[in-house]
Amino acid sequence: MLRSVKGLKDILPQQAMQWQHLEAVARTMATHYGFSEIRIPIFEFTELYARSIGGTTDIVEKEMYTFLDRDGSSLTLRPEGTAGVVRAVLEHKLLDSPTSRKLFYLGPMFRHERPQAGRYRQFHQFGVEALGTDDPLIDVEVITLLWEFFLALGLKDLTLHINSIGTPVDRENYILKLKEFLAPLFPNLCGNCQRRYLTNPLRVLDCKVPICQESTVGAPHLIDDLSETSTIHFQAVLDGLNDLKIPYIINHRLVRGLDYYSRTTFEITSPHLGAQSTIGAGGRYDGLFQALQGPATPAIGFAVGLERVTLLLSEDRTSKPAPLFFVAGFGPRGKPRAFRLLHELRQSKIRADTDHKGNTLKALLRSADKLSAEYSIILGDDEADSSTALLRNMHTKAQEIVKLEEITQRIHSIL
RNA sequence: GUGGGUGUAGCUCAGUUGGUUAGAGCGCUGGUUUGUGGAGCCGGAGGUCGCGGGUUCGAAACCCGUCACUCACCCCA
Repeated sequence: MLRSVKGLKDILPQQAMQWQHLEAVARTMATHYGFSEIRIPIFEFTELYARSIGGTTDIVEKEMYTFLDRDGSSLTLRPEGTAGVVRAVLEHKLLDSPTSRKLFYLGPMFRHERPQAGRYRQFHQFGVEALGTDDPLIDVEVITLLWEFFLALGLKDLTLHINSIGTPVDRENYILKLKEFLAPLFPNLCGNCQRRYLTNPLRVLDCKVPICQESTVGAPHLIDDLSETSTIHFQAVLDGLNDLKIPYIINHRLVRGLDYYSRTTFEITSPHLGAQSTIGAGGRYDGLFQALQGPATPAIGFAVGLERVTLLLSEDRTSKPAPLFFVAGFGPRGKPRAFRLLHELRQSKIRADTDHKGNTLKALLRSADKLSAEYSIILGDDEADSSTALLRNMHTKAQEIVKLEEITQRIHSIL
């Protein structure tokens, strides 16, 4: 049997209702906060991701779906959204437009990872990007949107982690200190961290191996080594969150994985997801525009892993469709008249359906029941002859005779 | 890329130390006498037991291989 590709998933009708709800909440929340939707391509030139995400990250080194186009150019299925948004903003000079500095997107991303709970090779992200200002209040706005988005979905027990990883210059100073601190502990670190010590010492801080966690307990904190402007910025962000009563914890081990992050970083976790506990994360990326040969432009954004969010969504939160009216037409004169009625109902925005297989009233009502119809409209030969129909409430079993010419009116008065 | 777990009906699973035509519940479908659904009752369809090889008189069960799924590591949302 033909199967779907490893790590890819079909969203079946029942699940799709949940996704519609999720996407609707994302769109309205982002819109309320002044963000406009942008839709960017699913693939770009490979170079874009190599330059923005960072050449030594796992994503670029071994997780991208990269392929050659017919003309030999290297293309890559987008592994994340920020790079493409920045590219589009530069290409269309959106920074000059006041309405295009706050953007959001929604869509599939692709990474060739080993699948596991809450992680797929095609997954979906909702993300926002606020461009062109480094006012700490925009940081607060972005973090607040992320927090309120999850609240609007009814998620519980969330934790907001926040940290500042400073500017590249700040980090250089700190990394020297950190290496000094780690040097005597080097033999105790796990193999991975011994390697990280050389390539990316910051990542030792968020290693999950217990020995490494213990070893780094007394490590110097990055936020103690920030430049004055970075410190002031970070404090202003915290003050802003306090003002809005958004609860957070400062997490000194929170280090973002992609090269373009700077200063404010944050992530929201849920305790109900096992290993993949991060459902949304983001940070400031003040250097990315320049890395992509644009003008120096401060910016901040986040991305939400929607598959992980669906794992936390309770059933009763999904939006329900309009009540269904089942048209039960039978008999040589009833059936064709009923089919015309079905068309008329749909034209007047009433959700209506029938079952062409059923030819007896019993079979039709059974179908109505299986489709969870709220009402059935019974139209046999007798009704057709008198231009009426029976409107049956499937829950109460109450029936009333309604003239066909008045039936849409009658239904609208019920709704 | 590295480790662990699991593969029996559409779904959830049972199958006793290897032993006749492989089972249940749910779902699907037909009937319950023909213009009133859900329940009950009676019937039906649906499985090369993931695949390949081996051991055996005999394998869904034991062994080897392989594939798939899954969880964890790594990394990330």
